[in-house]
Amino acid sequence: MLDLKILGFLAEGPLHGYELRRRIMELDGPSSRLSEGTLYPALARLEKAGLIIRTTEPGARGRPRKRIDITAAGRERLHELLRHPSETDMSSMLNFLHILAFLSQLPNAAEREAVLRRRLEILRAPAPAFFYDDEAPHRAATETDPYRLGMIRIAAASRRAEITWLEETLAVAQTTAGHAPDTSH
Amino acid sequence: MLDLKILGFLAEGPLHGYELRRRIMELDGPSSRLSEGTLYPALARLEKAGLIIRTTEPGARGRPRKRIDITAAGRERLHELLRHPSETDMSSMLNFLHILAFLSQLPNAAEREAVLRRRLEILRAPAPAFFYDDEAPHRAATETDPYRLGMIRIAAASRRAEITWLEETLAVAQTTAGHAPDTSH
DNA sequence: ACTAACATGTAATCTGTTACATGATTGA
DNA sequence: TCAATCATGTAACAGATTACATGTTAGT
Repeated sequence: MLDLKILGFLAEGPLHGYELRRRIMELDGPSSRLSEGTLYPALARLEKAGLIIRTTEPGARGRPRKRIDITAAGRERLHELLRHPSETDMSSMLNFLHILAFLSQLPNAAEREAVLRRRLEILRAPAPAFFYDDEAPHRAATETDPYRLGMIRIAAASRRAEITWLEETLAVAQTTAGHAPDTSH
Repeated sequence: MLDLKILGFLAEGPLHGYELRRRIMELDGPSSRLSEGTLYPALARLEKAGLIIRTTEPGARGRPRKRIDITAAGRERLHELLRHPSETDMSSMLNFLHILAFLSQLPNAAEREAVLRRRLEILRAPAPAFFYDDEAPHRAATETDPYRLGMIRIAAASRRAEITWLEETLAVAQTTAGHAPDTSH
């Protein structure tokens, strides 16, 4: 997911590491952290793989900034990450939200919709079998612990919000189909 | 968080590793994974720290099971993890939900409520500053990308569901105070 | 006969964290 | 002058993953 965020933000325009780090941290909301020890080695890895290029700006004020640009290969990799997120990433709400944050970078409208449909299928799948109930239809019915009931209620509300938005968005995409849904070239 | 889940489930009764792994995976919903390579080394670590004890059951059928019991020190550690979750854990919805799953293990009612109040404060804090807006009050107002709008909408719905439940639960706790809120001894 | 589930573990590798090092600029 | 913010990095370590090794029992 870190590669996705790095490439996703860089696809919008070049940045230097410090600003990139700030944006990635804001994406997860305030109080989220991304250490330099995570970002800079990741950038070195991506540069080695030819997905980004770092150019030292000879501004000479303070430590020299490095302007980071995404390459064509980097864009292709970003599209690939958006097109085929892992099962794990599609199953986690937070990871899916991060995919959503960059989904408009994927040029093909049909491919974007396929990602939404895949998430919708996961959310619609047989009621999330909370906990170790072999007997009951689903945990909510047998659970008595007030905190676990809260947990189930909050998770259910999030799930419903996601389903509603996905259904609405896919319905609109359906009616728009053939007009201007695709920005690929 | 892994230690919390291990100790949390063991606090309900002894288990062997395989069953413990199943429960931890179900907690995160279907399709979540916990590899053996994560669980068993973690159990070894916890045993070394004196928080759990593993006893080989001489059942002799198949690979011998190991019954895992939580120790008094393990219970104390669980209480500590529940009493003082890290800022990071309290800021993430998923991590907070996992704390909720085991919160009833914390014997002191006032301490349990303090955890809920702490989460409520984080959720009420100055509107989650999505993205890199220095100018606008908050991102939702200026965002035009439909997927980012969806992201914001889903996150907002989850946040509201959490706030509602927390407020209700704390209100009930208030009226019950002095009756039977504390199970500590 | 084969597959799935039960059951515990190790090794190599990857990824991330914390803590540190370095140093300029801006505002109180 | 002192703290905060900008800016890039390294080193030691912790934690998790994937893939493998080993073997039984129950159902098709």
